[in-house]
Amino acid sequence: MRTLDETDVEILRLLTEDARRPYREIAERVGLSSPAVSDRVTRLQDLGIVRRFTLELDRSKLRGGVPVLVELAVRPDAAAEMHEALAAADGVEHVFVASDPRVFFQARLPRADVRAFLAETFGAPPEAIVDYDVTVLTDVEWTPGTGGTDLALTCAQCGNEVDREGETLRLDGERYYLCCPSCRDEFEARYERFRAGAGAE
Amino acid sequence: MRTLDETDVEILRLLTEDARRPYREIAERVGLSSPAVSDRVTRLQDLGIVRRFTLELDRSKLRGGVPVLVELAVRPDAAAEMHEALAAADGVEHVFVASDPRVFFQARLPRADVRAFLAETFGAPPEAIVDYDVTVLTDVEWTPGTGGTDLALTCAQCGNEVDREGETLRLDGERYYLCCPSCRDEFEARYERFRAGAGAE
DNA sequence: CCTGAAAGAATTACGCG
DNA sequence: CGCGTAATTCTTTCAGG
Repeated sequence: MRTLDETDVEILRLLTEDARRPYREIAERVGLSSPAVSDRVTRLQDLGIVRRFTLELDRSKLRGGVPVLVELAVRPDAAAEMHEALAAADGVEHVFVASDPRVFFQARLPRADVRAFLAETFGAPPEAIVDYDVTVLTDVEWTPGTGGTDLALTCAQCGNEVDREGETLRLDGERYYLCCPSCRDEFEARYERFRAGAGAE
Repeated sequence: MRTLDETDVEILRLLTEDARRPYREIAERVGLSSPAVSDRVTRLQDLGIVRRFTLELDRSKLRGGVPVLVELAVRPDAAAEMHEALAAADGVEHVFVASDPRVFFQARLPRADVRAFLAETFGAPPEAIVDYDVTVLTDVEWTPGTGGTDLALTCAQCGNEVDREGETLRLDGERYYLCCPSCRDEFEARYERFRAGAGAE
């Protein structure tokens, strides 16, 4: 799989800012032609990095409900199924599955009636739920990665962020991004060992 | 301020599904012309309901960091400033401000080093933070409102959802949405009282 | 990845109820 | 004021290199 380059990251940044921006305008900014931008976007979608073009809505204007953050202590085996049910449930905006058997979700519910919501979503009584805790929210913010380094490349060697001082390496037609010369050298050496062991291609 | 109608909601649904969908295609589906759709979208933006056209990204593919949910107990007066600092910080995806003096945020951090992150974001030691608690996440999902009733109108009288059986009322050129005849009657009566008391306009 | 032509979409101007 | 139609302008897509 090909790695992303800085141009891809810039395209992502520009589209995150305004997903309806013409490809021609993006092309101008990144120094490519519009067909090239179009191709890259298609590739970013194929790679699953871009899941979809969508809207950022102010849900407080659409839904009268009270925003809540709910922490569920769940039966260890039930986390996956709860995740799905929650994602499909009405009013739920975010689902976070913890590494311990807990699931968090943020939602807007009529009258903050979490008990009723859980009963409706998981059946009554919801057997997979051991315990739950509700926090009423006054502010819910989603911060799409538009600012600076938020959409950054990660170093192929150490996983740290690759900034403008980073280096790029081309091996067998693939581009790799490295955060510093020492990572580049290590990576190159590792790559050579890999090649020697497994053969080219 | 004008209320939304079902057509607006359908437009929002279609754009949430694919924000780059041609207005002409949307127009066909909702039975309008493309300029009409364009006008409505502009209005939805002006009303602040559509914040922006953006991308839904698979951030796990872009950022190597560990996803965490952090609960901060903060000094009561500090919540607003923390909110801002967090929203601007690198790797932070969501910020939730509670009605009690707590702030939650979800982020992807290198090596899940929350202590370092907090020091960097709020200064060391971070005085506004009384305590904090970190949960490592295995799954982070954002559920854009595309499914069924998620993007629903709310009844001008009772705040409940307005579905296909709902009613619409036109008073002084404004459209109002009501979930049932009794809400419509109550709302109309309330409106008339308001008019009588405050005068028209 | 580029260029240039063809197809397609958005925007504008204008008229209607 | 919101909508439709039609002309204009701009964008995307496609073919070929």
